[in-house]
Amino acid sequence: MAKYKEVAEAIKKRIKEGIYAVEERLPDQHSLAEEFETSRVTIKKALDILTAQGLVYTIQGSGTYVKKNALHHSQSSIQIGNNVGLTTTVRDELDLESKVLEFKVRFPDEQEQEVLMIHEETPVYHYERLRILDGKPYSLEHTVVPVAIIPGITKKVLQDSVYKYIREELGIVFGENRQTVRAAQPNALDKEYLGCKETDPILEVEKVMFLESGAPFEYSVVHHRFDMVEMSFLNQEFK
Amino acid sequence: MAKYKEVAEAIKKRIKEGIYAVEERLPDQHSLAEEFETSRVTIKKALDILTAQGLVYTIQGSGTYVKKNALHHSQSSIQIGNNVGLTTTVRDELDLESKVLEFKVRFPDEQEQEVLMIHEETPVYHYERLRILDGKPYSLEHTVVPVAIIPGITKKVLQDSVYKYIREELGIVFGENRQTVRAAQPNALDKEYLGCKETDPILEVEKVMFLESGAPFEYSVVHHRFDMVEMSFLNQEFK
DNA sequence: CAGTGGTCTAGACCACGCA
DNA sequence: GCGTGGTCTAGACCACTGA
Repeated sequence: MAKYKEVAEAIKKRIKEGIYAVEERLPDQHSLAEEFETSRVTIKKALDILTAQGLVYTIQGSGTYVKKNALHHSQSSIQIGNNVGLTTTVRDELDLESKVLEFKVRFPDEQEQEVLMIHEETPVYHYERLRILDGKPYSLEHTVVPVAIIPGITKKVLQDSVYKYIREELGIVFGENRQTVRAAQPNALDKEYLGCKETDPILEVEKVMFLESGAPFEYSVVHHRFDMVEMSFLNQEFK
Repeated sequence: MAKYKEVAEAIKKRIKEGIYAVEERLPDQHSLAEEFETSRVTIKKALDILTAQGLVYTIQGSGTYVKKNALHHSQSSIQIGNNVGLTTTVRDELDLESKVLEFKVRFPDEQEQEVLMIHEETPVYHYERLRILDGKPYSLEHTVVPVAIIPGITKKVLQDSVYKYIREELGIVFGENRQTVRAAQPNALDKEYLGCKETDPILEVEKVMFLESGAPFEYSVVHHRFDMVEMSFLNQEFK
């Protein structure tokens, strides 16, 4: 792993453990460079990552500070800025339960072939999960994954965490992901499983996940109850 | 302006003008560094910006290429990655009309005081606009702006573009912005102006814009018809 | 004015793609 | 193996903050 990512992870860990307290100033970049036995440019790059993730902020001429919201993100808010590829987020895992509604293997349709960049006869896993947060129906996930890229998915994996399985069991590193968000009217499944009334909108999130190599490995469409989820993101000035 | 931003602007301009054609390879970083009389690190940083904006992509060992969607973003899709602070986006301005429904000056309520970081007795502009795209109602905007930071707003400015006024007339440079997206049920205004039925959801976007200095200068809540807008964004691996 | 972050350079080494 | 991009260094200069 690149040094600047390692440094970013290390500093993130310290924030999580309270070694660098909220609203406090971090050591200056020169000191950090000495400590991590690297150059200031590399430290800067690591801090840029943490800034993009909303953990710290800098004031030129003054220092780098831990953001006061670094430790407690809103429970029902999905933070877009958090990079799923960098092992852990600061936020603790929520009490999220999964009920597998469907799990099968089939061939992809045309749209799936296109977004996953695969051929007509490439087998894919297809699963639908109802996600339950603190005992309340939270979202309905529809997911398609090529078998060849992520082999060995089982019902047990689906009940736990697919991403954890990919990262920890298969040792695969995530790359970027592309998401599209829209509002939509509830369909029959949403009414049945999420308890939506005719006038209860859903927040639909369509997502394509890529490996570090650039190959797409997951296509999903998730329906959220409108009153349980919002998505927020920071649009940054490039520095 | 920092050199890497200037280089990013220059290359963006070339893409826009077709000097670097779609799906074609850009000159290598070494050549670009020579041409712009700068170092390769600076070129790399400029290209990182364009990558984040979705204009180019790189393949290690091969080169940097212009994305095929660089010139035509989907009409009804709001691209989150595009940085509003860098003068122009490649996409041309759409035929977007504005009808001012309300325009007044008042004192801010508690929530506005907090997000805009101002006091109880700081005057703010408050305006509501109906945005019309190609003759069809598109969105309802509710906006609050401190008078002291962005003076001289008029109905004429509101009918044109407020951002254009801020950038070109006041010479103010934008910084980052924070957005939150959720699905919601239509309210009375949505039904009246956007023509929403009881079962037509809206996509609500709450936004706080910041100046380059870090001071917030605009708080807005925008309601979009669910069938006219979707938001997409690329979540990048930090490189 | 000292301390801190923002930017930039010139050169180096490595990993990857492609012929 | 050569050309490409990805990363890193050591040092420099500037802009800004705050005493």
